[in-house]
Amino acid sequence: MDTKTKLISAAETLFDRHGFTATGMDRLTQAAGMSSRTLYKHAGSKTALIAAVLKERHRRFQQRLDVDNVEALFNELEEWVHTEGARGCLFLRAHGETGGDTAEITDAVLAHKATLYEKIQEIVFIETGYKRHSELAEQILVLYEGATAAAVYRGAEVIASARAAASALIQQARS
Amino acid sequence: MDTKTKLISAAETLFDRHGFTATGMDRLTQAAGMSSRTLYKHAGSKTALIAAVLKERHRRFQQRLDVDNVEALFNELEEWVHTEGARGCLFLRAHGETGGDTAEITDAVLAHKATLYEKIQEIVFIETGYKRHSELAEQILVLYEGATAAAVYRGAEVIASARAAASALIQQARS
DNA sequence: GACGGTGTAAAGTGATCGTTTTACACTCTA
DNA sequence: TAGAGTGTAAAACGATCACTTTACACCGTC
Repeated sequence: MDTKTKLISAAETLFDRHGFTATGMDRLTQAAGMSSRTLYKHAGSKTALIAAVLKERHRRFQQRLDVDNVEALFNELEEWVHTEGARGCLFLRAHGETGGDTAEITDAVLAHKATLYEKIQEIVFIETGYKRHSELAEQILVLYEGATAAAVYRGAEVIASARAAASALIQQARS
Repeated sequence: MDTKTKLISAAETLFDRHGFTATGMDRLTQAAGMSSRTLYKHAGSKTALIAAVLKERHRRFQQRLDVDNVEALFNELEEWVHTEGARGCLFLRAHGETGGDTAEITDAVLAHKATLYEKIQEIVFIETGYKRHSELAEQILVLYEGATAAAVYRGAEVIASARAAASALIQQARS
């Protein structure tokens, strides 16, 4: 594993576990096993590091989005939470901590959410037999977002409930 | 408006706008219009101030929860977002920023979420003609949580979609 | 065998963090 | 009219913040 990969991986873990602002650079250098000089050569700044972490997470997230039905979509979310834990959407958390006034971070968040919504639109389009149904896509998005959030305090089981609700809404739209 | 009310009100606004960790005590004293000595006499510590803000927000939130059907539940959320803005659930944001290892804050978050879930269970119980339907309550909760989260980047309109989905699920459970 | 590239350790930058302290002034109540 | 209560302004606390600097070591390549 090369230096930059190791850095971003360690940073993602710490940011996710303890929050962005609360995670200091000394903690990062220690966890990544490198000097602060090396860290700054690769990351540039803390803001840039956060943005890089979000972009890497988005890339990894997208690999799970290769599905064509809502059941599979929520199955993937379930698996994600099982392997990575449920501490809420890291993108929205980054946006919340920075108050939305750091362009570099806000851009990464919006890009991620746009991709997610487009994917859901595509799935709904396929599942409903190619009828346009824009409200339905938004409802699936809300269920997805809500499952991610509620899993923090009610556990991963809420994802099964969300999946069932999504399926029911899709089924209803078919008739 | 007495000193403590003024302090908590100013703190809630700053925490919501800029995040908890990113908001310094000097910014708080300035916004609340008081010396740091007075602030600490009333708040005790920053952690205690955060907990106090959450408790006060919970109290204000609960006033909106005096409803007996899901339509009204989401109408109230819509009004809340309209007057207070959509920056995501402040309770979950507090939990995320502290990594969940500050008992005082985690307690306030869990208490708030427990109240919300119980209220939704009560509404579902009434709406479905007093049948027990625990998964349905969880689904409404997920829609509520998801609407709050998605409103951050898609605007308050997602709440209408969530409300429609909730109504559809309730309707389905009735038959 | 000089050299650019990439790494290290560790001290130091000024700023800001949460918190406490010192010294003083107003306003009720006894 | 003494005193407790509640407020002020402002300096100072040590710690930590993000970030830079200095000095040194290993590397494969020309």
